[in-house]
Amino acid sequence: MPRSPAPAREAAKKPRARNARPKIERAALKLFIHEGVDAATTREIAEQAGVSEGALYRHYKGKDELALALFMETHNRLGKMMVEALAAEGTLDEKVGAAVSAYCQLADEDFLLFSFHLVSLNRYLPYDKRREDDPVSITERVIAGLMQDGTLPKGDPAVKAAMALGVIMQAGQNKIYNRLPGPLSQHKDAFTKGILAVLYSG
Amino acid sequence: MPRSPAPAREAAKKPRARNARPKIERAALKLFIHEGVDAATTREIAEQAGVSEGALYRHYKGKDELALALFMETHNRLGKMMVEALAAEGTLDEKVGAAVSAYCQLADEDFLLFSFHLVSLNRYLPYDKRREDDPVSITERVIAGLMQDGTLPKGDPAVKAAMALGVIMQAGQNKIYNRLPGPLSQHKDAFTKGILAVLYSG
DNA sequence: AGCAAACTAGTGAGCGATTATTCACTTGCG
DNA sequence: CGCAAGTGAATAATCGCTCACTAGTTTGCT
Repeated sequence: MPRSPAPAREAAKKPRARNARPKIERAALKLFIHEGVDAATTREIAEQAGVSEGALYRHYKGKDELALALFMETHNRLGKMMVEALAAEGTLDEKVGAAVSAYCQLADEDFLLFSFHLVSLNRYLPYDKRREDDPVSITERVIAGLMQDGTLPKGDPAVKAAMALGVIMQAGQNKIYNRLPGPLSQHKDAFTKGILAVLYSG
Repeated sequence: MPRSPAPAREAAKKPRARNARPKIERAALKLFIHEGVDAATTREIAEQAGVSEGALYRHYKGKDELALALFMETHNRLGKMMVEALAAEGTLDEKVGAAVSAYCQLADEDFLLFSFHLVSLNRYLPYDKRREDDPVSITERVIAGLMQDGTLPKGDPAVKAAMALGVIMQAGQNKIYNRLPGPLSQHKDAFTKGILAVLYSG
C-alpha cells in the first residue's frame, strides 16, 4: 500500500514555481526579441522561465496578448514622456534635450523592454489607434508649429519629423545589434546636437 | 467506358498557371510585409499568386529561402550602391547626395522589395556575415576617415553613422506607414541636407 | 487561536487545428 | 519525345491552448 506522498526517496519532486508572471515576462522578452514573436513558442517561454506552460494563461489570455502588453508598456510611457518633454516651458534646444534624456533613460533602465518595443514597432504600431499622442504625430505637430512661427525653416513637417526621430531611433537599433557599447545616455549630447542640426537644416 | 479526359462538359478545367515564379515573389512580398514572414502561410502566398502551393518548391527550397532571397536581392544591391557612391571622387556633399539619390531610386523603383528589406533588417541582418561591405560598416569607416583628416568634428564614428543612416531609414519606414505620400526621391534634397547637418554637428 | 473552506496560482499531459513540405502525376513547350 | 514547370491531396510535425488536478495562502467562523 503506497503511503500517498512518500517524498523520501526518488528524484526529489521539483518544487513548484513562485511568482511566475515576471519570470514569464522576462523570458518572453528575450525570446521575442531574438526569434520574433511568432517563432518563439509558448513551450520555449515556459522552459526559459522555469515555469510550466499553463502558467502563462493565468496572467494573459494568450501569447499575443502577452506580446501586446509588453509592447504597450513601453509605448504608453514613451507617449507620456514625449508630451511632457515637448510641452514644457523652454527653448527648442531644452525641449529636445529633455526628450532625448528621457528616451535614453527609458532605454538604459530596462533595455530588454526597450528593445522589444523598438523591434516590434512595425507589428504593433497599428494597434495605437489614438493618432493624437503617438510619438510621431506629436513630433510632427510641434515641428509644424515651429515652422509657422519662423523658428525652423519652412518645409514638410512629416519629413523633418521622420529625420529627427530617425537620428535617435536608429542609434537604438544599432545598440541592439551591439554596434554601440555602453549605456545610450552616454551619447545623449551627440543625439541632441544631431537632432537639432537636422531640425535647423533646410 | 469513360474516355480518359472528356473535357467537354463539367466546370471548364482551370488553366494551368504560367511563369509562376515572379507571381509567387510579388505575392510573397506583399504578405511578408503586411503579416510578417512567419504569419504568411504558403497557402496564402499560392492563392494570392494564383498558383498552386507546390509551385513554390520548384524555385525555392522552402518559404524561408524565398524570404531570404528576396531580402538579399535588395541587400546586395544596397551594399554595392553605397560603395560606389561613397568611393567616387568628389566632395563629401556630392558623395552623400549620390548615395541618397541611389537609395531613393532603389526605393521608388520597386517599393515592395525595398519595404520588405527595411522591415526585415532585424531578422536577416545577422545573415550578412561579411562585416566588411555591409552598409553600416561602410558608413562607419568613411566617417572615421573624415574625422581623421579634420573634415568632420571628432567623435564616435559608430554614433555618427547610426544618426546619419537613421535620417533616411526612418523616412523610409514612415513612407511604409503611409506617412509620406509620393516618391521618396521627392525629398532627396531634404535628406541630403539633413544627413550633412548631422555629420557636421558636434 | 484553531481549523477548514475558498481562493489563487502553478502544473503538464493531451487535443484540435494549422502548416510546411512531399510526391506521384499532369501539361505543354521546344 | 523529353524535360522543366505546375498541381494539389496527403502527411508528419508542431503549436497554442484547455483542463482536471494540486500546492500554498488567505479568509471567515467558532
